[in-house]
Amino acid sequence: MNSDNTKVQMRKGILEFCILHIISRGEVYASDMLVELTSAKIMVVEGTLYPLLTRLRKAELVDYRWEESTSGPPRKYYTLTDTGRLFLDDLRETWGELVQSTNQIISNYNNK
Amino acid sequence: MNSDNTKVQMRKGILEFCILHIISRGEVYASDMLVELTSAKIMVVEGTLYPLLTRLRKAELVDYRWEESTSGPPRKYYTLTDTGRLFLDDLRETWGELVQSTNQIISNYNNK
DNA sequence: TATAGTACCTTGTTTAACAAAGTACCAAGT
DNA sequence: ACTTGGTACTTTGTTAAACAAGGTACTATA
Repeated sequence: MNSDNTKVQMRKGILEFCILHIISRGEVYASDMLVELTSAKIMVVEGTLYPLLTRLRKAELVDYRWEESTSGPPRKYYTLTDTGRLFLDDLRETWGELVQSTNQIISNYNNK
Repeated sequence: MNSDNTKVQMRKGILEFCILHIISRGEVYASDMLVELTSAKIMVVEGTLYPLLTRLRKAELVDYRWEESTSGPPRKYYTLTDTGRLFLDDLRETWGELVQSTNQIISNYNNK
């Protein structure tokens, strides 16, 4: 058991939250997301991101349109659906609660 | 895809962190942990907790001793090993970084 | 000798991350 | 024309973890 693996575990779900958030700010394609996640030090690889986007699409939380690129293959530009927007609001709340809950646990040093 | 499932996902890994933290404060047995996690609104069930404790034991991050109880079967009282303590320090850092990274993502509204 | 409460354990299912491969498009150099 | 490098999206197989739903076993009380 190494802490890298645990770090991976911690990120689960949060990744979904972050991606929905990035999409909520305007049309982006996968590489845009990778850049932003990487700059926030949330490591993510293609093999994780693409299947996640496909899941979000199937759940109708996001939608996309193809757009030609002058510098390579066409790109999928993602947007949030109305359902996705509601879902994101819910996740924001969940995230806040989770941070609070965790902080409550890790700040209890002497209450036992 | 419902947000309950995502909440479950978000908790992964963090749960391990919280449990190590609870154990770090002094000997506890599983039910103690359940009480504290529940009061912090981090839902966890036996089917999750026991296998997790077994994993932590196998990784030699925690140790336990049996203690008789006057009100039922004997209990396993857990303590942190030295390795566990180092690991927990590492996780504390990881958690701090993750919160920071996530906040960076969700506070970026207009930088695109 | 039931019954209730407590404590711990196990099995099977489901889900997601990831590594490592692949396909396909474009532009620039030879 | 053809190779090379960069970009973008996809897929397959493996692994790990959470959970539901069951189980075992101990104690005390009636």
